[in-house]
Amino acid sequence: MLKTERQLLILREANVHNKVLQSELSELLKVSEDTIRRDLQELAESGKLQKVRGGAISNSFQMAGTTESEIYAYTEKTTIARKAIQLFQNGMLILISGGTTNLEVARMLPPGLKVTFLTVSLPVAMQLARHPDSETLFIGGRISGDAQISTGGEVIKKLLSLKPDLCLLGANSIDPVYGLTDSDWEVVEVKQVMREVSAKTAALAISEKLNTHTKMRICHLSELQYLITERTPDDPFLSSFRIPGLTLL
Amino acid sequence: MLKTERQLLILREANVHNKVLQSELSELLKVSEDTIRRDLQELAESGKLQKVRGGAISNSFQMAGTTESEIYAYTEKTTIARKAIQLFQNGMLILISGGTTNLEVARMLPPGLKVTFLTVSLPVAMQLARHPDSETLFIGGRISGDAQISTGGEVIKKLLSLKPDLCLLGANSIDPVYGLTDSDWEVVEVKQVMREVSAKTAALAISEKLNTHTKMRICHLSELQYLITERTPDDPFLSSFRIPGLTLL
DNA sequence: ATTTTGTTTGCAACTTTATGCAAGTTTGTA
DNA sequence: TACAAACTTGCATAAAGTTGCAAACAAAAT
Repeated sequence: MLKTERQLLILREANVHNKVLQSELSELLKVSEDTIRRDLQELAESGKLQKVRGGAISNSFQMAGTTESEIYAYTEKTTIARKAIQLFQNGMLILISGGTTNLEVARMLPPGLKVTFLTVSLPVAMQLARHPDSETLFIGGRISGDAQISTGGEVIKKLLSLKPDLCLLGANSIDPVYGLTDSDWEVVEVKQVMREVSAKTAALAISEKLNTHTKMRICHLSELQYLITERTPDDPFLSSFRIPGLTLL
Repeated sequence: MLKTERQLLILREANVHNKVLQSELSELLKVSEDTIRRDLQELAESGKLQKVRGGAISNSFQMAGTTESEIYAYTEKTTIARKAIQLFQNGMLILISGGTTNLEVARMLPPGLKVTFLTVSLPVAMQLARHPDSETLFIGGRISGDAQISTGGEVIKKLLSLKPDLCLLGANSIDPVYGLTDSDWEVVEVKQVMREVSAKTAALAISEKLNTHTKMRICHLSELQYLITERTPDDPFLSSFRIPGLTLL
């Protein structure tokens, strides 16, 4: 077995599996780990992959962590925001939760839209307040540090006295079986009521959050009216979310 | 599983869900919590995310800090903030209005201070919410676009049901004859009630706002308990504010 | 054919790194 | 204040990396 031949095999393996372990390669190619180590080192020096302790990682897999400087998955979130805004009509009372996707909705509001927004998220409220034509109402309460949203009984009480036309819920995790879930109880509590009081509810989620779940349920999928992702509604990836009463956008 | 691979997965998880719990990661990745803790620490050191007790939160979810580069008259305002904070004692209920001076107070809060803050200002609330030991309550209402504070009947009603120990009013203009004045009716309305319901009220003003006045009065000087400026209390410049019942700081 | 030269490979001794565990401390919360 | 969870520190162990070297091999020169 030639050296270059071996290195090509290694490179192919790395690109298929996103990573390679030198212990596996050693066994697969019947050479010592020292040799594999030297191969990986050379491949890394010529930039073909990235050497790490115990093996190597393909260049393409790396992308996830390094490049992103702005909001994670920025383009996906703007796509979602654009779709969500299509649901808005003048005169509506719209309830919005927190999260970066909803923040993006607030940022992208077209001038001239005359709706009344209700929110529990401080960052979203700050963004909404800059809009010239819409009105923003903040539902006060105890501010939960991490999420920067109001929580607690005051919020629940206030929500129960309202009847919004539409609710936009930023999804933490969403799954066909487990439904819409979140890991922070205070947030779950508020989101549950937000959905209950609203005439219609839309869940906003980048597709990476689909088919994931955490501990506490906000609601089942059947209790939602819209699911908005960055994918087109006919994408096969969304097939398990295609249930009666739930419109995919 | 490679260390680097694991860290990339953690980073992705953090960016998808805005936060990660080390207990969940430990289970998901089948390594001890110690290892996860070390991973999070390394990722935090290289600035990829932010470590917090029990897990980490993604960088993109921060964006709380307003552009803290240029605040007008920064040094004067920090001096005022420092003095204001001296009035705080554990267990107090403190009402805070908006403005950059109050924002500076929120930013400079010492850790370990256990008080409950009430505010109507979105930026101040966002800053206060980051404090680990104090609680922040936001009084909801219609958000007035320019000042980013809640206004209107809802706020007044809520304020009247409270009895704060101390109120910090950012002063727009203050004058021995005209008293504390402001030019925005919605703001005046709220500030009047804030003062009325509070046991004690402190006005915060950089000295260039002294001896100026605008159209609408919030209260007379005699209705204030403290006046805090960046000058020392014995400064001749403050002589016209030396009246019975008003403590200069 | 054989020597020379240079590269590749595996091995051995040693160093560094990653990980889990345990003991003690800090922190958040009821 | 008390208690559990999270954090810190130190340590032991195993895996991975480093260096130097010699055998194996290949190609070029004699």
